[in-house]
Amino acid sequence: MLSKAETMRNKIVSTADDLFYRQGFNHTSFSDISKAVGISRGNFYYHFKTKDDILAAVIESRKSGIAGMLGTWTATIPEPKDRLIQFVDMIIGHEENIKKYGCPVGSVCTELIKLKNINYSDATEMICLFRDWLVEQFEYLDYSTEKSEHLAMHILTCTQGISLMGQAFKDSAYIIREADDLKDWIVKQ
Amino acid sequence: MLSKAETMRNKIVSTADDLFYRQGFNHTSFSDISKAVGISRGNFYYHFKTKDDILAAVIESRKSGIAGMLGTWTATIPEPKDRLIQFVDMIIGHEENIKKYGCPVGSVCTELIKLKNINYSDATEMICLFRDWLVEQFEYLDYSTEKSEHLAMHILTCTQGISLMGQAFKDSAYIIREADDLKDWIVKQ
DNA sequence: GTCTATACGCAGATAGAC
DNA sequence: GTCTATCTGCGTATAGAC
Repeated sequence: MLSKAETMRNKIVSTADDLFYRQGFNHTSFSDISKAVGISRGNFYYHFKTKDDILAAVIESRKSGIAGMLGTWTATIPEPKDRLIQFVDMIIGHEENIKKYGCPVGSVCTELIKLKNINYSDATEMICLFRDWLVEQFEYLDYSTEKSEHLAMHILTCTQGISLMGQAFKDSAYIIREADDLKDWIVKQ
Repeated sequence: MLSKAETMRNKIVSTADDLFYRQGFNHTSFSDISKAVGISRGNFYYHFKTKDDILAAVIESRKSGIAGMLGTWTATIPEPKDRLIQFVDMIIGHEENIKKYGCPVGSVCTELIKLKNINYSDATEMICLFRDWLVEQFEYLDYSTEKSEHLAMHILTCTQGISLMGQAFKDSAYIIREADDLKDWIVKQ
């Protein structure tokens, strides 16, 4: 059973997560978050002392979400190639959001890198979760560790490029076409 | 001969351009720019009334820079495929800056899209200059207009992905490897 | 725990002297 | 044209009442 404070904390984190994704971190103020949650700004500070604290909590929450999702895929999809396909299918499934807000992982990373006084390595760790999981799948396909890393990075290159260009051009057909091409590439490996 | 105001205006634009690239648009204040130029904040407003004005001037300056560069490539490189290779070589040449600040075109686009009250279509037009030029090269290679557009978008997908991941991981070997792979892909088309 | 009130700094923007 | 002084609003953060 969660305490009242823990429940409210979770509510704040999930609301902030959503706003950070849609508006960006820097452009989301404490007022925005507390308004969306339905509490006062003062109350907000009872749960999070600084903006860095809420950012760290959001990234931590996203990381455990990513880890959970990857774990599920590993557990439910037997073939490594099908898992890689599933990864790309995620883009197609989130296509509407990508058009509007970009990739939740990539966009926050690029933003945090340019902000001073922010430790963006936490954000990069989100990408690392994906990368390591992708590397694993290629290793199952008997590629060397080095080659697997290269192939994994290529998939991330394409998915991040698709998200960025998809957001810039707001073009669903483009997103789906590029994702399909990437799936073809995976099949051929 | 440029007037005193025009010279100063150009100086402000190029300084702002540099700061926007390195720090991002939102995170660069009038103080930052005027300090870097060596003028007072008040003087700054003589040249640019609002922050949108200076942004528009910077994007306009970048657009004419891009158009000039593409024109030079068209004029000096006879073979369309060599022109496409030249485009990718640009990444390798700017690899150090990409690691630090990302792609000057892609990063400003993603930032502006998330800012309200900003017309980001100007920023997207920078990408369009590149896209249209890439499409042209594929058309010279006898691809249909539709197919040329797809191939051009694929190149942009990869280059933007490389810039984003290169910045996130600060990995030169990765940038050069992916750029080389993309050049191989171009040769095979 | 949640609130109101408030301090503080910074960024955008303006006025007016020189 | 360039400056200093100043206004205004917003965002982060704190204090203290309930």
